[in-house]
Amino acid sequence: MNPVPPNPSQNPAAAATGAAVGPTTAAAGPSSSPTFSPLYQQIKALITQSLQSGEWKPGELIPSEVELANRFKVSQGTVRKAIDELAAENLVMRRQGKGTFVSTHHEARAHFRFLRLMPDEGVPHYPESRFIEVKRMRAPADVARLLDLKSGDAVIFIKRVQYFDGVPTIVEELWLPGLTFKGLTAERLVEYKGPMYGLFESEFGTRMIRAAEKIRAVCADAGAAALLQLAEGTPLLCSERVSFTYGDKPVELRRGLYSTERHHYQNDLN
Amino acid sequence: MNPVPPNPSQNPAAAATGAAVGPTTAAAGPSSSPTFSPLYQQIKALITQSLQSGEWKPGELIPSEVELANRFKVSQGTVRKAIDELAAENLVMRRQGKGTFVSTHHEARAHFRFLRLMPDEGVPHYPESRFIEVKRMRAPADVARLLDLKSGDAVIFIKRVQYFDGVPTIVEELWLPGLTFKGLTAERLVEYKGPMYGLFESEFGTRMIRAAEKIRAVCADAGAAALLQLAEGTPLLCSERVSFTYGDKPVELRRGLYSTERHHYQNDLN
DNA sequence: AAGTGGTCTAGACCACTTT
DNA sequence: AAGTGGTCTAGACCACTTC
Repeated sequence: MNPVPPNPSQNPAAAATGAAVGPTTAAAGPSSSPTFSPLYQQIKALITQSLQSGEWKPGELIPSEVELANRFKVSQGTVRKAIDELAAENLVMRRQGKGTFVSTHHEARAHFRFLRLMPDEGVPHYPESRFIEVKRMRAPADVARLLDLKSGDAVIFIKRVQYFDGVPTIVEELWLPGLTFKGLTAERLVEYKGPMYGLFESEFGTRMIRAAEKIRAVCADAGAAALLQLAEGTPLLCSERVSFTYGDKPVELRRGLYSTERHHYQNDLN
Repeated sequence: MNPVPPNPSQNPAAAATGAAVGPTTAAAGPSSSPTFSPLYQQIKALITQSLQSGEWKPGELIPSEVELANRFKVSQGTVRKAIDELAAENLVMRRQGKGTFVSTHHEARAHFRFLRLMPDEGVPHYPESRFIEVKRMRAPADVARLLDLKSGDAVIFIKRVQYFDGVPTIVEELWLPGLTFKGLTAERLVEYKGPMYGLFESEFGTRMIRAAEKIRAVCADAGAAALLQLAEGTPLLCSERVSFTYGDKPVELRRGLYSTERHHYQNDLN
């Protein structure tokens, strides 16, 4: 145990590193390796692995800092710094006195992280969905490219309209890798209430952690106008969004048309 | 337990707090105050004050962590945590081996933090401006409300077009509080090269640190269409942005119309 | 009372930059 | 060699939650 270390000045990092973490060491000896990686980054990677593998599932409590420090044979401070970064990236949530929880999309807090359309007046409600089409198909070239698939690979295609307080506001099309979301059916989508990302997380073990969005302005064509109950030619926001799961793997392409008659896209630049 | 330390465990934080930081103490005695504020937050506030007051100007080096720790009579670790947060908020930039610098808008890195319009192809260039109108006026009610002024207060109005690689892409109107930007003239704007925020920072001591943006889709009216050399009715992104300086004080209202023929608004959701 | 995350300290050493 | 930020440790204590 060595509770009262008589040893004055060995390098504790080196000892700990050699004991539990890989040889990609932080301070092993006189010559440091060219691919230097801080200990806490290695710990962060290990924790991320456990999150990705499902060892700790969304909503669950992860082991305490002290426990993780013992497991990895590092100090609590090092674990803390690793978890700090994971919390900053919204992979986990810390709660003083209770512990650290795996983030989940089954939470009001998470609902508006990816949906930035806000009502001009009143408090935001989560929209209701009406599914128009759900089918399996082969990935067109552009979809394949964005999802890191081969052209012609199986994908699931979804088209739906979203209603805010009964008003049709968003029409969007989604493409999902068929392999990752094998077994996703229209019935399952319709019966599931709440954000699709919650379903993906619970039923398919795939958690969206990041997204890249590109926005343009377009005019509503006949189809979109009909679905959104607007005049043809009405200006709409056109969003193309690619969402990523662990390892920066793209697992969703979403193309949406947003009516901004009563809503606006909100963005805070920090 | 207390195995080793002969030190009669006084609370060092309390001592330090009483010595240099305000009475809003972290751990002064048996009963903690209801308005608890960690030491590092107090240090952060003090550093922010020095930034705001101009004691350290944009681009300059601030005192080292050791020096600040001595000044405030706290440990280096506490200063470090304060600066960590300031760096996360883009108020300062750390550079290993050199020191910590006050952030500035006179930097390529900062140019695209508030301007999210990216070319569909090719690398982003900073646009050139053509000023159409610069005048002093009285704030309309809506402008006054957003800038936290009284209706009728003096404001500076600016209208300009921005060109990317010679193509007119943005037409925008700005309103600035007359008091803060007293002496801002069309001549000064025209002769100044580079982002306006650099001018505001250098000449008026006002640094934008945050902005809130709302985006809609609209159709180009005759005026916008002419300036952007587009057909009337072309869909445009319509942005309303309020920028804030220290103390969450709003100091700029900007309403822009963005052509998305060859550009798109880019947003990363983390 | 016990366990968790949150704060604070003190000291050591590393990586990077400049002198 | 000296100075800066960056990492790591060990230990103390605080605030919060639960038992």
